[in-house]
Amino acid sequence: MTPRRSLDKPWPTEAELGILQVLWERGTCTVREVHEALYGSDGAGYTTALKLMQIMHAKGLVERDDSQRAHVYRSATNQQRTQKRYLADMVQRLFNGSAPQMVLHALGSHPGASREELKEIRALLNKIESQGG
Amino acid sequence: MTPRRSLDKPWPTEAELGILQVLWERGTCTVREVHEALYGSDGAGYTTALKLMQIMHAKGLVERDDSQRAHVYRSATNQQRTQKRYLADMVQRLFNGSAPQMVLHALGSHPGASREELKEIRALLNKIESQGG
DNA sequence: CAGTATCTACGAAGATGTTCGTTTCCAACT
DNA sequence: AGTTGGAAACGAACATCTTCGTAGATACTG
Repeated sequence: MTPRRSLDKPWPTEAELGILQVLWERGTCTVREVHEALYGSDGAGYTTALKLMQIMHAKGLVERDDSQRAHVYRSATNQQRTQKRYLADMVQRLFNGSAPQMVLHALGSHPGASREELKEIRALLNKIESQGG
Repeated sequence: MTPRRSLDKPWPTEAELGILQVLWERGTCTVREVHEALYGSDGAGYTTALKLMQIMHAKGLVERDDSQRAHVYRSATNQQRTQKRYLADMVQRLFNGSAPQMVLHALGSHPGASREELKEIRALLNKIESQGG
């Protein structure tokens, strides 16, 4: 039997999510880069960002290359997977399990979709309707 | 000058959100009802639910009628407003500010829309397209 | 080589959330 | 009046997350 560690990474916390954002956007980062992108000169101190990223590494949320003095971090999970996860959770807990209900809310209160996006949504609707009908 | 308290209620925490769910569903509840609906016989104890609801009352998340011995609670904010709030936050923090992008995700990974719902979504799309186009 | 800057590591304080044990209170019953 | 059962109130333990100060290691500079 291959001993198997839990496949699901733990949920990122508030602050960790911010760091993941930066990592997704840039691909890889040192602690300093994350710190400057996220906390600038006024926000939390450097060691705070460092500590968070160390914890995230311990949790398996990020991977790192420590062959250089300044370790280089990258997210261990892609943005899509994380998005999906949060979405599912939110639909479950706030929208009584109904994704379409949430979609209505989202489109209703945050329009601003580009033509392209609207087109994609329509296409998706067609697909769903032809299948599930 | 009318002294004005902060209009924005604080964000409900994890556990508090669960309680709000029950209150939204049932309208009004005593602590006991919430406790049984949420924690049943195995989950957290009665006083835990009580304490949470007392804290929520102090925060202004719920209102209560204490004219009876068993106080009767109800949510201070309707579900819609809260949904909207979480949605906006999530779009902002996880979907780079793009609601349509989130909609795509949601429809993609959680179909299961009823005909009615699909129709509503289409109608909304039409409206958005005719306006913003 | 001494001195400075930059990095990781570590520990601990502070802040917030969750859980529960105990006490106090009140109403109903005998 | 005394007892009992269910309810609120309170305080404190416990857990988790965030923040930072300090120390030690490693490179760079004159």
